[in-house]
Amino acid sequence: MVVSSWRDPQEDVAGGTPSGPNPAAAQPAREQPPQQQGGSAAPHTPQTPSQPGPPSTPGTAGDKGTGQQGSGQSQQHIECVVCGDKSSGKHYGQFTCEGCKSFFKRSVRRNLTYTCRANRNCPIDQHHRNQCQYCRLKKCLKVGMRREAPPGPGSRTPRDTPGLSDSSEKHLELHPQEDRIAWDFCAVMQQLPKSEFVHFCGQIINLSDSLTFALVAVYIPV
Amino acid sequence: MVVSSWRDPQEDVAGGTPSGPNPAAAQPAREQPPQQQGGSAAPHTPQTPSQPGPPSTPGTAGDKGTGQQGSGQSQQHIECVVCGDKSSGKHYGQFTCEGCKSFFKRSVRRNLTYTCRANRNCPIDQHHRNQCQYCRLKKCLKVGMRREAPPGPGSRTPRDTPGLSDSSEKHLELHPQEDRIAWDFCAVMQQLPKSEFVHFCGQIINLSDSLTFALVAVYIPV
DNA sequence: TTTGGTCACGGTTCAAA
DNA sequence: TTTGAACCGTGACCAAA
Ligand SMILES: [Zn+2]
Ligand SMILES: [Zn+2]
Ligand SMILES: [Zn+2]
Ligand SMILES: [Zn+2]
Repeated sequence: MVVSSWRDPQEDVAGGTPSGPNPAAAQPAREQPPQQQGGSAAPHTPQTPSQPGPPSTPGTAGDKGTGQQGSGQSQQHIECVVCGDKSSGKHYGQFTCEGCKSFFKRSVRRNLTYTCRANRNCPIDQHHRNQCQYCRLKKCLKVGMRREAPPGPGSRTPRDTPGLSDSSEKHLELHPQEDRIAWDFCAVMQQLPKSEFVHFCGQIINLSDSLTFALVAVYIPV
Repeated sequence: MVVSSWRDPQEDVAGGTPSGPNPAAAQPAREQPPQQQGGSAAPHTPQTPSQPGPPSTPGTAGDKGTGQQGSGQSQQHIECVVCGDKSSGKHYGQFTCEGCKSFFKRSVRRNLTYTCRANRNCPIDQHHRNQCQYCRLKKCLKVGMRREAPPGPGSRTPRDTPGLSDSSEKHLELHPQEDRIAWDFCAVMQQLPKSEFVHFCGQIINLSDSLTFALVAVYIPV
């Protein structure tokens, strides 16, 4: 049932087995929008290092609503309800940054469909928002972004994709605590730059290598 | 969850083929402050709001409007500061050609190290740039190509992670063997089904959670 | 105010060497 | 294997609504 495998978005660091040229996921597709990886090159983001205002709704689902006006403080810093970046105003119904605004616009206008390579709960923040388009768009909708254009005969509520993700979600239901932690950890791992990722794995292995290799031996599909 | 709305009759919606991870794409890096550190002119001002007329430039004109063709023919031919080939814009902080852009990207991302078989002063020009990777990369660095977004005046580089990349790179140099193993391990992880993957991470965490959380705490960008 | 449009640039792919 | 032309997505700006 679960067949999809997770692939690291970046290139390989070390040359591995040079046998198979293509892992069968060629994906010639034409329109399918690709995913991306955050990597280093962070966008400038000048941003004052000291945050004068309170973080205001650190949680993700919080609805800023209106009235986010800075009281007494001359600087108002409204943050994107999707990724937490600095908002440039209300876009499609919510306070969002320019990036999420454009992303939502493109997604809706071109009617794009994304897929999550993970478990559809990728963290969306300023630095990881480009890691998973599916989860980004999902969050956009979750926080209430909507297009206002006159809907054609096709506008409806989005459906749910069947398939492999369901079993993963079941797994999550059965082991919520462990897997929550595990998954959060994995989500972080996935979004690290390659060098960090490698380094991190090395650290883990150093402390639990016996288990690791034992498990690897068990888990490797023959 | 498939997100859909109206569909453009012209563009076909990517209905099928949700299988396969999608490739990835982008990460811009805007240079916001008009101050350019390198000394090279920073013509990030589009200035000319495009020309209604078709590109008078004969030929195919590779990428996007690489050269801003003026109304007449005042073709601005910026050349690669590394090899002198035609530059396709600023890449990693300097005007470079596509080749040097890709070469630098690969070298940095995969952490490659080259050796010069001559005296480390090989000439790098359009026709000899592939003769010596060492000297090519050396020149890339010399002219100021950087992995990260161009820094503004006195602005420290905004990093996803606080100062660990460098140490990770060092780690890779110092412990190639261990990290090779680590990477192989991660490669195996990647190919596991999702549920296994999640479960696997949980197992690892259970045995080295203190390290894990310590590291996660360090790695998670605040 | 928000909207849509633009386009430099970092991302990727993959045929060719 | 490496190279680099071609392509795509992103988001900072900008102008119109
Ligand atoms: Zn945002
Ligand atoms: Zn996701
Ligand atoms: Zn060049
Ligand atoms: Zn040389």
